Amino acid sequence: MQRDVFHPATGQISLPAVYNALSDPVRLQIVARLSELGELGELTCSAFLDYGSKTVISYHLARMREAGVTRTRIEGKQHYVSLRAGDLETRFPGLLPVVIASVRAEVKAAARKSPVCAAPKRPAKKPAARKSAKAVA
Amino acid sequence: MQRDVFHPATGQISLPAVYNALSDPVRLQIVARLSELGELGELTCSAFLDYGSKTVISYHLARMREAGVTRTRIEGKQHYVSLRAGDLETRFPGLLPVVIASVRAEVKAAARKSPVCAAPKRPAKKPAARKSAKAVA
DNA sequence: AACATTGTTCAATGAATGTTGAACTATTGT
DNA sequence: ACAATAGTTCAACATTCATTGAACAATGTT
Repeated sequence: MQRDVFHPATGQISLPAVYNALSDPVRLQIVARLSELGELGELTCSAFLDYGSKTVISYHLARMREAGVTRTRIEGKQHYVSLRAGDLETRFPGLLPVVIASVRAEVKAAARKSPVCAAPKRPAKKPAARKSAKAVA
Repeated sequence: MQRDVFHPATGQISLPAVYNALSDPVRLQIVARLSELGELGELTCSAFLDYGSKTVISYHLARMREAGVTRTRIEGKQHYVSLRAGDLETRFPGLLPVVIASVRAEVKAAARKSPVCAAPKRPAKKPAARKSAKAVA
């Protein structure tokens, strides 16, 4: 019954939202996979099940769709997902190609060592010796 | 006493972390401002007070620094902040220039209408008529 | 009709994010 | 020593995010 889903108009795509959509390893891998197909390549949601459970994939795909990074075309039971390469090029010229190049390099580098590209956690803070112990003045 | 702060090595800069650092309007404005100065331009934290309180600026600058987007050089009481343009170019060629071009366009467009570039909130979900009311079978 | 396929939606949970104001640290004047 | 300047750090709070598992919905197959 739900025959179509929300997509922001090209002009409504916001830069922070796009970067936010790209700030997750799972989503970057999805972009990488989609980019292998060329400009108009489409994949079905289940093509990404390597990266997480179907619930997780559904969540991330919705996130990218709502940010304007991907388009979802529904046909029968399948939901075909593609990159909005043209729209993004119109709105933020050069952005997507750079993303693709970077993510490919990163994925390739990650393949050489570890299974998934993870961010190095920040150093964490010290135990903290806080709160005016200067009483011994 | 705290004479220097953490910066990830160039090779340790992660792509999701960088995009994450760029996924906030305040931080994008900081990048925009820094980019106006050319490659090596430095600004002091207080130069960004238009974008938020000193606490907020401190928070966002730390975030970008830890992601590898900016460098902070401490000299006396001032903390000089600059873009890690060279390091980013090494790690993710073309990324920063595109970011700068995009954010400038966005900031310019925002200046034409509203004070701050805000993302259009997603359509929100419907009230929901959930949970098996199919009891009337 | 019954069933499998393909995917969404929901509630719950825990972690991360962004903001605020107060307290703190370090440096530089006077 | 006292005070001003420049920034950080902390606790608290409200949001948002990412993940899980169960329930749901729409389509297609037998």
